[in-house]
Amino acid sequence: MSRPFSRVTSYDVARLAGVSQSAVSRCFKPGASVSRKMREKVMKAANELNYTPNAIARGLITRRSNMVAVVVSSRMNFYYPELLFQLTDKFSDRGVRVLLFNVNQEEDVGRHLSQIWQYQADGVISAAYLSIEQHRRLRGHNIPVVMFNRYFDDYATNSVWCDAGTATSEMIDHLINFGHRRFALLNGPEDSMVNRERMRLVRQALKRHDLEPVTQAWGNYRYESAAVAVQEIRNAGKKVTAIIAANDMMAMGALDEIRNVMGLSVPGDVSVVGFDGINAGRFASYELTTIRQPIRRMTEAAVAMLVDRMEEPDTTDEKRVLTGAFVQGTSTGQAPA
Amino acid sequence: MSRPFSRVTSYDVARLAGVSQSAVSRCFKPGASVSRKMREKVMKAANELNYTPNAIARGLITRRSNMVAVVVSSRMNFYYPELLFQLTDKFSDRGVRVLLFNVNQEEDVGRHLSQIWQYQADGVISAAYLSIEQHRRLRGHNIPVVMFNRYFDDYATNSVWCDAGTATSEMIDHLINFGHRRFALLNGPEDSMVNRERMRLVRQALKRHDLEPVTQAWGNYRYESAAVAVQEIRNAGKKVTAIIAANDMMAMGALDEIRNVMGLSVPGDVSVVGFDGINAGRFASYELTTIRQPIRRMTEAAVAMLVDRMEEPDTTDEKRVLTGAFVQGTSTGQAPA
DNA sequence: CTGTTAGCGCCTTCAG
DNA sequence: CTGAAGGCGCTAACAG
Repeated sequence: MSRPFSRVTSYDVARLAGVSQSAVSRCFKPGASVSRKMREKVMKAANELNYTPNAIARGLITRRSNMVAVVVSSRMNFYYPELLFQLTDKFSDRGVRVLLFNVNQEEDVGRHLSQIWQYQADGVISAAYLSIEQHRRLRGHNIPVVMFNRYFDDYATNSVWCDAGTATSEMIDHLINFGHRRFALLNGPEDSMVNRERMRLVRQALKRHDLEPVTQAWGNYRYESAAVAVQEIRNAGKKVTAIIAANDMMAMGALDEIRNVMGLSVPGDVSVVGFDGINAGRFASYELTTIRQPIRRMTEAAVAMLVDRMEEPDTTDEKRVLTGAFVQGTSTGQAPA
Repeated sequence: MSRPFSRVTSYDVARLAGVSQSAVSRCFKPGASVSRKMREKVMKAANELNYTPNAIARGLITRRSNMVAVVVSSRMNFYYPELLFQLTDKFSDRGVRVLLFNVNQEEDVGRHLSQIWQYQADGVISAAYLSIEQHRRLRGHNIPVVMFNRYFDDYATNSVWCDAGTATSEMIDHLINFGHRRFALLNGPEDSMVNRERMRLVRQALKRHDLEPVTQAWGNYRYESAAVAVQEIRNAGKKVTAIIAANDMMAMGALDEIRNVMGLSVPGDVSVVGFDGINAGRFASYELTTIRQPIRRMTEAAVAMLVDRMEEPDTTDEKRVLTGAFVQGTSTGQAPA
């Protein structure tokens, strides 16, 4: 079986099978009309030569690469290691390959964008920040885009979004019922749309109880950043009974700082909540009260939307909004007297 | 600026610039010899039309797609969310795009493999299990392969491997010095090469002290699987003062089960160690004693090796072995009397 | 340095 | 149903 595998073309197969090249091509096209006999002859020759069609060459003529670009930011992936995998699996099921782009910094996006069209990606899913201008450039190349966990206020796009409004109200009610009145906010990065939205919802929910945060601090979404922030909150000198973090990772960092460094009890002295519903938040050392994003549903929606638009480019823009769920853990409890 | 962006070819640019098509091609080729004037004319036209070369068409003729396939298993990525990103970034720096393949189950590999050559990937990095036969098929298509954290005993390959031998000895010595003599092993999946190697090293190190594990249990590398395993270890009825887990995630699960469910103290009653050096292991609730893999160095090595072989296909096979580092946390301490 | 000429491997009319 | 012919967009000799 030590045949020369590589660079076998449809011509080679055609020659061996004694048919035309186009016949070979047809045999490898799903819905083609080929006689039984022809198909057998061709397949036999193809197997013998170990032939597989060249998807690149095919893409050149069909104008479909069957590749999509998935743009993620390392920041995001840190919290959803599975997000990227779910996307990949779902695309794979639909016969679409994933070209991965990772943006660490703002500037990266531009560099990557041109690659996206140079490589003829049929579509883009962006879970990283994209400016309207950048979005428009993709559109200009007739590449459909679906934004994941982001959208523009004043510019129509396809997007998948998680609405945490109701869940946030529930969360605040839950804390209020436990007697909490003095809240601190642990904000995420200002440039994060998700952060801004979450903090807005929290403030809004507090307002309904005629409350507002007594103090706040900022982190960068990472575990480590919460320690400093918690100290800042303490140093502000206002009594606080509950800390609301913009994501689970910081909530966990806060919880550890409070318990292990400050020597206080959670939730005895302070309650802590987060957002996201990451796996680690359910570890027994944390059991975080949080708001969980339906990641699976969201990836399904994103993939379906993009594939639709790859097949039917004129499909109108759509924003699909799934709802987050309030999850009660043991990081929240009765407010101290 | 509402020009028709899409499907601008080098011919369009050539026509507008009043030059030949090949001249345009040259202007977009890095080391080409083009006169100043020509380049200016062409670039002006290209900008005006918003032209970028079609990388797919280029690949067809140069026989280089500038894409590599990165094959990961969801299992692996769960522990190293950053691995994939580091690879992507490093390839990106070298002008190489990443085509992502995710294998959830054994059978997936075969399906993905054919995609790898159909899409003309210039190389493959595999951090998932590959059989020798599968590896050979890739070779048959002249696609260089670098294996990440795996290799074959009796079949030469390019691979990057982490040798935890010395570090494991240190870890065992560390425990022995703390008075531990009664060890339990928390094994990972049997089909994981990394697991087998780690457990082998542990047994070997124990043997040097004329010891062997008093009992053992099995998990699947995931946090949740450790709880059951720890109960099994306890139910075995043998006194155990230290648990050695095949990876950090299970070590964390074990630690939580011991502390939060069984109500014992770590390391007061039992010491716990893991392998990997994942981020979460450093969280204040765990501070795991572990053996850290130099992930950054390993990804660098893998990318460098692959790119070398893409440029120089005859480069001989190489196995690069980096060493793991013993990291002392607070999950280990004096054995109880 | 520049233009001409062949393809890369495949799909897709169009006749037969 | 099958084969011939043209072309997707680009690069790589080869002359000039």
